[in-house]
Amino acid sequence: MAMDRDQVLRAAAALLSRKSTATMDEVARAAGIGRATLHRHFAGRDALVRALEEMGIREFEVAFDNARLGEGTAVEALRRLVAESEPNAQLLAFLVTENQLFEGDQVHEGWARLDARVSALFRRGQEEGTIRIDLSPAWLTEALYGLIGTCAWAVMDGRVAAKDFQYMIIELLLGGARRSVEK
Amino acid sequence: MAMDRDQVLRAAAALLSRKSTATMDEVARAAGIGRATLHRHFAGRDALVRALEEMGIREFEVAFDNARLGEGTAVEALRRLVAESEPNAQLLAFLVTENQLFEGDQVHEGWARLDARVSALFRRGQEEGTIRIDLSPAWLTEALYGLIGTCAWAVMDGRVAAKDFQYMIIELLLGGARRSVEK
DNA sequence: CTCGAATGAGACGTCAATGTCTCATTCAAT
DNA sequence: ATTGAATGAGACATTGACGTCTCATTCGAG
Repeated sequence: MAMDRDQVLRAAAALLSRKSTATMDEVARAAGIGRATLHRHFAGRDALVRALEEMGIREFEVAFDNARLGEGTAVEALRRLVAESEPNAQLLAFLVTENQLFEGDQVHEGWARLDARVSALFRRGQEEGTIRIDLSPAWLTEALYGLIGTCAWAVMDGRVAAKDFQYMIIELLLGGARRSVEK
Repeated sequence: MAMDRDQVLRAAAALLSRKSTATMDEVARAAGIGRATLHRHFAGRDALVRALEEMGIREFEVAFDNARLGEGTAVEALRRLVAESEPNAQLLAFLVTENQLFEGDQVHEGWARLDARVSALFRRGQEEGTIRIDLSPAWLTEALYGLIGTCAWAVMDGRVAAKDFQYMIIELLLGGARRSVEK
């Protein structure tokens, strides 16, 4: 039943994304390993969450790379970004709320890098003239994370169909809820 | 140093909205009362959270009433709704993530009532022709909650100015991030 | 002022989760 | 087949928060 560290991490991510208060014992069982072995991989719960955070950051850096944020218009890049983020949306939701618990101190620098990339994308759109300038890039970045997390939860709860994930986020984020005569 | 139950609840809401893992002892100190007295008001932590939930639901029902969701266009009503929700945005953020922990079972019926009202508002907008019909009312409802919570956090972290709260939410939710030639 | 109720401080005991440790077993490489 | 490392199961002590209780003090109504 040997699993390498990465497999354990992914199992933990899957469980904790659904039940963020899961016990170390539950995490171990979910990964199909003993609690002792879990502790051999990760010194403690903090270390596990930290490792999850680093995995999440890695995943999203890859997703951002795959989305080729620099190519095409910012709007096109944003669509690709949401599409690439979908597989890790639940993990993002978990990490965002988990980060919310930290006392401001010691937020992982990786988030700052990711924030900067998303923020730069929105700013590029503003310079292109395709993104509104009255909504700050910082807010748009937060809103994007928020919508991804909210939609991930809504899908888990069955309030939104999984197949609509990308559409619901992108359309709301870009176009808004208002129906305009001319789009 | 006597505080009535409602004052204690509000103090607890203020603290727990910022630090959702705060101890019963911290809650008591934040309310300026002893831990024993806190337990005299609320049997335990669960009871406290439950009471907070009920207070939040009451507050939002009042907010919804004040927003007069039935009057004017749905878009106008939505603006009023966000404005009326602002004072309780942090509490909403806390309760939403707290609800996320519950195992689907036993979600307070009050939420269903509130959801229904918001959902009906979006549906009315769709029938009026002012709200897009390709975004489901259920999703728009979730997205509204999500954006309010996200913005509340962003304000707490200083990433969004408090004075922009209503504008950022309403403009993003209604108009979206894309800059259109004709608005 | 008097008396009874409410409060604050703190001392418990309880409990769940954590982290450490041991030991028998399993597995893989040789 | 042998051997050494890794694992799983469980025992154990520790920790932090919880909930209960007591008691001296305070507050307020009369």
